[in-house]
Amino acid sequence: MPSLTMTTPVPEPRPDPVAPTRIDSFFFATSTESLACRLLGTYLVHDSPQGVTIGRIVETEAYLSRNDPACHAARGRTERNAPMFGPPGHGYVYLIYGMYFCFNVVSAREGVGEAVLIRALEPVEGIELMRERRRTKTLSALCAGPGRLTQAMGITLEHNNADLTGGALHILPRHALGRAVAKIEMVASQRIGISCAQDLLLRFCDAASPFLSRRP
DNA sequence: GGTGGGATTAGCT
DNA sequence: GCTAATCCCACCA
Repeated sequence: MPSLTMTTPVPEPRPDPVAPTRIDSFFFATSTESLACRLLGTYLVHDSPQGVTIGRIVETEAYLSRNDPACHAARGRTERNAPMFGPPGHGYVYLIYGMYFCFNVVSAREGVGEAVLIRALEPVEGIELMRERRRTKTLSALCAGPGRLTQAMGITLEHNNADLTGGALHILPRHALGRAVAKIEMVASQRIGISCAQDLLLRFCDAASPFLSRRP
């Protein structure tokens, strides 16, 4: 399995102690591969009626509109993939294998049809709620995998097309939450679970994290 | 430890 | 009708 470790990975987070703790829509309006890297280390927050759950993003995959048949938008716009063609910074949620939801972040520009699949989170807050939703006590399996993390976070089709800069489901920058910003050991490798375009190195993960769905 | 099959549904051909 | 950006558990070594 080929993989590539980046020596100059992701832009360093701003050291400014009064930096905004929200992310604005410009953060998402970048190339899909770039966004897949930049999302590593940021926080996915869901303020649900049952409680707040927060996970640190440690694994992503980029899906491109051109030369990428594994991408849902590869054959044009449909009712299902319409959010991918919407403004960046919104969510794209779909049902897979009849039982699991996958959560994506729309990237690039409106009308392009690209997104970043979130594949794994490090559980940060609301871990008991995650355990109840997942019906497991195993911390390492709570959010390791796209279907698992949506279940743990309580993400459903209701969040399809949601604005991720605010609202119940949103993303916070690396320096948010007042936690120490951990160094990210970014590794690019092949995407998982697809039957075409398998040679592209479009999966990005923080190899230092023990919460990945699979080692790169 | 590793593997194979079943669950279950929307979208596409 | 078939496939899909998946997961879990039973089963076997």
